[in-house]
Amino acid sequence: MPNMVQLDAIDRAIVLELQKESRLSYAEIGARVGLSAAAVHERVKKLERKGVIEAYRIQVNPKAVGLQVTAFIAVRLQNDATCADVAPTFGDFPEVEECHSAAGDIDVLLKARTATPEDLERLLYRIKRVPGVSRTTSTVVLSTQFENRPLIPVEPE
Amino acid sequence: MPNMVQLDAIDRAIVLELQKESRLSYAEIGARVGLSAAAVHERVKKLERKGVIEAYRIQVNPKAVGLQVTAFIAVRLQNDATCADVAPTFGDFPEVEECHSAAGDIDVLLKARTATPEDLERLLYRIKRVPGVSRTTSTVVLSTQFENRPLIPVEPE
DNA sequence: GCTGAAATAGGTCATAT
DNA sequence: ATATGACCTATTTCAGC
Repeated sequence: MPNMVQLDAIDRAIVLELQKESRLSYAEIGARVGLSAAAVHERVKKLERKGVIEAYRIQVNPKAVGLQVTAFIAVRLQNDATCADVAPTFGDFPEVEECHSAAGDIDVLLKARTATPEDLERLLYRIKRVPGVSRTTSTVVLSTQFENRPLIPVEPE
Repeated sequence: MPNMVQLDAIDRAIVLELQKESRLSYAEIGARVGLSAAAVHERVKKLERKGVIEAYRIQVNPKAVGLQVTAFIAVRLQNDATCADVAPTFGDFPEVEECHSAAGDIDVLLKARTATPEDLERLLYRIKRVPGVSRTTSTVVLSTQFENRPLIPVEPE
């Protein structure tokens, strides 16, 4: 499969642990998976080189930093526009956290966060004016049950 | 505003830097924001205590761990069911990464990842059989332009 | 590819301003 | 609330298996 990297059971366990808590010491991870700290270190560096681990980040509580509103915005494009055309412009809006090209009667799916409903309204207005955008359909999030759950690596057959 | 924490310009800068790269040393962050390492350390601990920083995580490339398919699943519930009722069951599916309660003609919005389209089909079948679920509408992601962008903390007025 | 130990770097804490 | 310096723990590297 394209982009897929062969991971053994220990690699998968390391990836899972680091998704939950990336500041575990290599010694602690080693104790959990049955390796020395140096061996864990070597595997982690290899996972970084192979592109399995893309970045080390903090998870921020959106409400605590003033972003009270989350919305998913479905965008229909005009027939002569592609997602690749409009994505850079959507990327200029810092409120837009994700941008996907989609199949179905939607062409582009965005996830956005704003401080207030009024800010979301202004963002939608700006999105509608992006060249190539035909129309938008928004779904406002009322509450979030869970988000940012760890990905479970697939076992190779 | 509820849950909102007052952050000054330095706190916002620290949160932004750590979202991009959480393994920066406190000394390096201090150099960027104009503080000593110990002062940065104290602010970071305070941000953790206040719940602004929820976790330290790695960002994993889904394709590299075998998750080739991403989909957003819109769920309509029966009138006697709430998102809080069904969310725990959705949480039992490890493929479901996010679960939001939504306004509009959708009641619950899920983001899910599977290895193959066939696995997505099986997941949808299981979701449809969850008590309280009326119907589902799926949007399959063809390509992702960007994801996991940092949240820009809002300046208090 | 793993281990164990040595060297380096960073995190932490007490004290002072 | 921040700075300094001493201490301590983790990371990193490397020789040997």
